[in-house]
Amino acid sequence: MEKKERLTIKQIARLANVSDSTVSRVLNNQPDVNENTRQRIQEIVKRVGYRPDAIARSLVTGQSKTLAFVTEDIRNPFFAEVARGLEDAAAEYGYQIIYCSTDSNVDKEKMYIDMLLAYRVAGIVFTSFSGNQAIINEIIKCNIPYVFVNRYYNEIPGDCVLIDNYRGGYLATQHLIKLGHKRIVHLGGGSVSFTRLERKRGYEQALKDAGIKYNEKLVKTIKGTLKYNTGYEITKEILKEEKFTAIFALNDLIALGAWAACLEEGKKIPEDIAIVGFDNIDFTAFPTVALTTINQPRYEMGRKCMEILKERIEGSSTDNAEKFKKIIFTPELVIRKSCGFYRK
Amino acid sequence: MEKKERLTIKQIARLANVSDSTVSRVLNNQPDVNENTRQRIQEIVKRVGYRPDAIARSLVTGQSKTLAFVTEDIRNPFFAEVARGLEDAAAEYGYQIIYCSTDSNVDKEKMYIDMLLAYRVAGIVFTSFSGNQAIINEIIKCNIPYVFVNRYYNEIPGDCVLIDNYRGGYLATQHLIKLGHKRIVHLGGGSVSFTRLERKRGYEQALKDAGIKYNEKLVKTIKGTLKYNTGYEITKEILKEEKFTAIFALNDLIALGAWAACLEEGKKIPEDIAIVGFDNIDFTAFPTVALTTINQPRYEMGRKCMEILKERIEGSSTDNAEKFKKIIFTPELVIRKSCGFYRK
DNA sequence: CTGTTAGCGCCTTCAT
DNA sequence: ATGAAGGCGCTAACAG
Repeated sequence: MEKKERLTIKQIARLANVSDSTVSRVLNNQPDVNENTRQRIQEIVKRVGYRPDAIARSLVTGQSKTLAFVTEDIRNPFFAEVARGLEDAAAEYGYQIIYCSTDSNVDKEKMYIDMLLAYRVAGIVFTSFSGNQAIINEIIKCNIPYVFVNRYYNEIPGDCVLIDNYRGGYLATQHLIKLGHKRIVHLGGGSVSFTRLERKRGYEQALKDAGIKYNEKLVKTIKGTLKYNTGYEITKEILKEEKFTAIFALNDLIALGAWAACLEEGKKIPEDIAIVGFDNIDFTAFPTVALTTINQPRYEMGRKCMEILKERIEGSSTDNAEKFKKIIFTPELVIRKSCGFYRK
Repeated sequence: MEKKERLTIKQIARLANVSDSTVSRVLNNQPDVNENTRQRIQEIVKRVGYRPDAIARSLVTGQSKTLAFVTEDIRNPFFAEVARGLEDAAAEYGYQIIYCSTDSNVDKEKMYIDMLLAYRVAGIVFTSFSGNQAIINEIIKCNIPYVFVNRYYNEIPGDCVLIDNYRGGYLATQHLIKLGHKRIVHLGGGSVSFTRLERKRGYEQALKDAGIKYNEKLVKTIKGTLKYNTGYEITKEILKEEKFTAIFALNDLIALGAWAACLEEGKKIPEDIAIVGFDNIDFTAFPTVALTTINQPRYEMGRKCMEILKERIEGSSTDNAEKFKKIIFTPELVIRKSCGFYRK
């Protein structure tokens, strides 16, 4: 049985009758190499199928071409779409992505971050984050750039890529109000997430502008993961507690869960209850669903993260670490059938 | 401005008044270390927050704790669910996952594999693969274990995790036949994928067993990505060409696209056309969709991949590389509303 | 333009 | 039970 040892730079050097530094130079496209030598080496590299060891390279350069994507759950189509944008841009620049699904569990988050730091990832994208300062401090200590997507924290520094969530919440609620709704449930809010607060603020302001009194009982804070079942269950609850004719949910998955709960209780959508979601995940466009929602340019947001990280990683090292970026995209109301027409 | 150098094993050694080898030993839980020394070192490690450099470790051990998940598109919920299963199991064993979305494009696939090999990943999961032998040869040459999920190749060796796709295709078609359908379109087939061939074979056999003649014109091979739009477009075509009362699509996304196309052409589902999908992605259960489909235990399949890889990576090195595993799960028919009831 | 030297941070014999 | 030395594969000064 033959031993298949991995080729090293030294063997290439020997084959080409040069030193390994010379090979290293052509491998890294450095100048000051004789054109003949360069070609000869490149040819050999190609012929024998030599592939530089990225691990060894990382060790000496102190840098890796690996990024991390920290998310609540990659099964949520919103995150998957952001991830794809990031991944595509990353691939163009020669970076690869490690995915970490935390289920919004601080311990899992810690575990993952620890692993990522051990592997000296070049940058981290947070699409979900516990808000735990200690974790961010660790990352900062390791001098690793990071960016929040669709997340923002007043107390925690960092680049971020967002949409105007306030405006999104406003548009969603305003749409329902225009259709004649007065008792509008909001599935969202809570205190941990700036994104949620902003959406809720938009909801409140739209009510106010329309002269509708804010009613605390119509606001249900989501606890736990932002998934379908969560929306389903919370809606089951509020259907027993309150009367209302419309729902604005903080994301599409929750909205869909709410929809299912309404149907199960004999409510018709949109005749009895109108629903607006948030994110505009692909499925909301399906004809028998047709959920009205707020669009976020998810793919583009993912790409933008890569741009930001790339600049931080490779950019001029003038310490501009203090000037954090805040990229804000514009939300758009996507009107579909789940709200029906003007009533009463 | 303070320089924040990363702590190294040597500094820990100095703090503990021992040599770095001793520190290394306790870090790796090796025996033959004085219990006092061990505790002292562990305490220091904890106190100063030292984190071993995984890159350096990988370089010397020649192994990494990084796996790769190669898929067509992570936005496809089927893949996302498999990925989550893999990721969860991986996290339990201290592995992390790099995701690679290839869009079933050989060049992208090559590019990614190249990157993965350069980084010496410990193992690869293919959820989508071009069938390119050369690529597999490279991987084998690097001695990296890999497993195919939901894919199987006669000519290409490797472990695989599958369902009985033939049976899945049979169940789907049989269901339609039982409901009285005779002209059943199949969106699938083609020659590249064993999985597709098997599903189609099930389709054919079910027809045969029911005494229905196989009609080539009712079979449309999917080209391109297995996504919603692809299903939509191909269905638009066949609606113009043929008469039929039912569709069996090779996956749910295609089925959903077909559904949308039918609606657009004024067909009602299930009254005019019955539809069966494949995979049982979460969204098919939504009440206003309720797509009849074939369930695959996606999450479990992902977990299984981890088990297989772990054994190959860490297992006893007795060369059992020839005995490839073939794990087969059982598909289940999930009856929902998209097929309606018995007709005529 | 090219070779030599010296590590990157860690693990692993081999002595002691 | 511990330390010293050497090396994983590569890059980066520094000479020449």
